[in-house]
This record gives sequence, C-alpha cells and structure tokens, in this order.
Amino acid sequence: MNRPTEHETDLSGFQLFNKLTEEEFGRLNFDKTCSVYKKSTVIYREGSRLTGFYCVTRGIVKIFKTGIDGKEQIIRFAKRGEIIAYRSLLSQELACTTAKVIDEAVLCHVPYQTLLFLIQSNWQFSHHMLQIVCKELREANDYITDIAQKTVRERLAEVLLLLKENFELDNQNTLQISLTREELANMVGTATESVIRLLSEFKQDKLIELQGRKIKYLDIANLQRVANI
Amino acid sequence: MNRPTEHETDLSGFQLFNKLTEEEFGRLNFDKTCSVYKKSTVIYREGSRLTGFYCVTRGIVKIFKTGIDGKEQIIRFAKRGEIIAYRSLLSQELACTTAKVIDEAVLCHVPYQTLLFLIQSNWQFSHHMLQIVCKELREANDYITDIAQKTVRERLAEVLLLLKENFELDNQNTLQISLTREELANMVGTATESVIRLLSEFKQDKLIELQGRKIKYLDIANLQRVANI
DNA sequence: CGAACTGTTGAGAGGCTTCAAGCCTAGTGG
DNA sequence: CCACTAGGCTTGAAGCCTCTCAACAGTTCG
Repeated sequence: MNRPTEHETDLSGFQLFNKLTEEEFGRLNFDKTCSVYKKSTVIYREGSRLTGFYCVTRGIVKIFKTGIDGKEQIIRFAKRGEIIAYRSLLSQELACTTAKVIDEAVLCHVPYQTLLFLIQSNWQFSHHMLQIVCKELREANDYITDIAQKTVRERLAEVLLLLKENFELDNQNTLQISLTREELANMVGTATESVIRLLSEFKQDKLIELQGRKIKYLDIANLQRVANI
Repeated sequence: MNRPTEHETDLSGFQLFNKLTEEEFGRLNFDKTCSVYKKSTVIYREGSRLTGFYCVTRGIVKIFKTGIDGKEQIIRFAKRGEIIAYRSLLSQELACTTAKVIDEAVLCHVPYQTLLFLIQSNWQFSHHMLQIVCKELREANDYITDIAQKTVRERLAEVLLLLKENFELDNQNTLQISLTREELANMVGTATESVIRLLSEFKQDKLIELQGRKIKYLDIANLQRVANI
C-alpha cells in the first residue's frame, strides 16, 4: 500500500478546522493517521466500535446501512473535505452504518480523545461540528419526505440531480462518479431492475445519455420536472 | 390564554442544561419566555425565520414537512424535556419544518443569542447539543432505511411500537397520545385508507384493540414480528 | 475458459393508491 | 333541544406502479 502524498495528509482545507489555534491544529496533525485505502475496502462495519473519526482527503466512500435481507440502503457518499464516522462516535454508540471505499481513497483517522480535546478547547470547533450534523439532519429529513411521498421515477431523477450537485462533471456534462445500477437502486430505495428500466426511459426521453456506468446529462430542466422539484 | 405553572417554566429537568453553571442557568432563565399554546396552534411555519429554539415542558408538538400536494410528512413528535427548532437555528437557515401543537403545550422560547452564549461559554453544553442532534440523525437514517425497504404493513407496526416507546401507556396498555388516522398515515408515509385497512387487520389479528383514536396493545411480541424487527 | 458479477428484458403477481360513496361524531347555530 | 354541517372514518372497486422471478447477454478477472 503506497503512502499518501503531502497534499493528501493536509487538513488545513477543512472548514471544520479553520478556527483552530496553531497549537490545536498541531495537536490534530500529531494525533492523526493517514492511509490509502483501495477500492472495496471496508473502513468500518455496522456494529463495530469506533476509535475515532475519519477525514476524507481523496476518493469516495459509500456510507450505508444494511436492511432487510442484507439489502443496502445508501445514506450518503463522502468525498474530499468531508468527515465520516463522527455521528456514532459522538453518541458513543457502536457504528450503525458501514463505510466502504468505492474510489481509491485517503483517509486521516483522528482519535476520539483528540475530538474531545477539540470540543473542550475550542467552542468554534464545536459550533462547526454542530452545523455539519445539522446539515446532514436536514438532508435526512428531506430525504424521508421524498422517499415517503414520491414515486420511484421521481426519486431516481432527483438522485441523478443530487449526484450532479455533489460530484464533478467533465466538460461533456458526464458524471465523474461511477456507480453500479444496484448502487443507484440502493440510493433510491428500489429494485435494480426498476432503475435499469427507468434509466433507459430517461435515455429515450433524451434526458440523459448512457455509456456503461457513465451518465451524461442532456436536459436538466426536464429532469427537474420529472423529479417534481 | 392562561399562564404556565411554576413547574412548566422550570428547565432544570432538561438533560441539556444540567452542566450549566448557576450563572449560565440564571441567564437562560432570564432570557427565556414561556407560554401556553392551545391545540392546533402553529409555533413556526416552514420557511419562516426563527428567533430562537423552544423547550417543551408540557403537551405534544408535531413536527412535519409539507411535501407533494401539501401532504404532511411527520418527522417527529416533541414532548416534555425535548427541544424543537434548534436544527434550522443552528444552521442559520429558514425553518424547513412546521411545528403544530396537538396536545395543549407549554413552550419556553430561548433566543438565538442565548444559545450562542451557551455554546461559547460551556463546552459541555455544546457536547450535549451535539449528542442530541446525533441521536436525531441516527433515528432519521434508520427511518430512511425502513421506509425505503419495508412494506406499509411493516412500517405501520413499527410506528405503533415506536409510539409505545415514546409516549405513555395507561394501566390498560392504552396509548395516551391521540392521533388521527391521517396523522398515522403521514408518519408511515402512506394513504389514510391504507392505515385504516391495516389497523383493522391488526385488530382482527388480535394485535391491538381500537376505540376511536385510542389504541390498546394486546400482543406486542407479534406486533414486533409483523414489524420485522 | 469458466466463474462471478453486472446489466437487460419479459411476464406475472400483488401491494397500494385513488376515486367514490356513505357513515359517524362532534360542534354550531337557530 | 335539535337539525345541520364539517371533518374524520370506513369500505369497495378498479387499476397501476413496482417487485419478484427467471432467463440470458456482456464483462471482468483469475
């Protein structure tokens, strides 16, 4: 396993840490451990005890819960600049989600003790942290409403738009995150076959173009209409 | 509108405040404003600007989002000891839910400035706050998984069990919170008619007994089986 | 080259929603 | 005191959206 680059161990770009004193930031850097994780590596598993949280500095991590019959429900994807595992850590519970690498990633592990130190030492850090959790909570509540009230078709369109907002597009309007049909289904909360059928309908309707797992956006306005936003 | 009783303005029972110094608690008490709210009163509405958060010291408040065609999605109910409106406040966003009284309530309004003061002044307060939000986030994530993967029948059974955990039962095992069929539907994320049909099936199966809006639990073990927990 | 996984398409079944009609209860005003 | 109205509750019927099962094509990888 190769070592992370300098840039990939640098946490100074994280909003969360931008109000730390030099001393606090020093302690953070001293305590952290950064490693490269290959695709498909499980960072932590549902039910395991966490020793700290992770800062994502490269790659993409999928966060999901295991439901009925082992079916995954994807909660979110974390990319550079985001943190994972903090929720269960702060609650001092066992992990209630699993985190799996889907694009080779670099993660910096920050021990629980360090987190506690920062909370005690710097109110602005706590405040930032509160805002991060609150944002995630709003998104979760929004998603509950969607999933409870919208059709699968609407939800899929919305998920596509969400992906567009959260991940890079190349200059051809093609999404740079590569998901399987099953993963899309596990975001939307539906069957894989339904996703396949709907995607090809979207393609027929000239909303998107498909090439394997690559999704190219052709008509965002109408996609929003389908999503019923 | 009558005045709240002494007991109804007392915030010392709130976990959230139990690490405050005498001085901080004094400031909280000085800044707060407690009032009685009649059934059906809207405390705040989606899209409105919040000036503080509220501590519930009596009654029950329904928190919901308005989705497609004005259909409510109930996010949670808040009762004595819980706080509401804090999420949007901390994010400094407009309210993304509406709060409506369903059982005559007493709420104590705490201004945003006081919240900020407490966050700055007492790290244990921030830490408590973080734990509250994290707990709610876990519940939201759990609910997403349920709603995405379970049938309406399973979800209704689960909601009934959830209500049993969160609200009082009398000595006859009858739930002391009174909800309309529509409200149950808006928790489960289904049509009112479906709730009605399923409730009478549960009744036929001797899982519950119904008397108007009163729900009496007869066979919790089997209700859990139906909920697929 | 086979194994394993992913993607695709079709058919059939069934869970839920929607629409419609009627009942019941509680609160209101004459 | 009683008819009246409104809102909640209930039931039935029709239909559709979505899931499941099954078969098969394509891809990747050891």
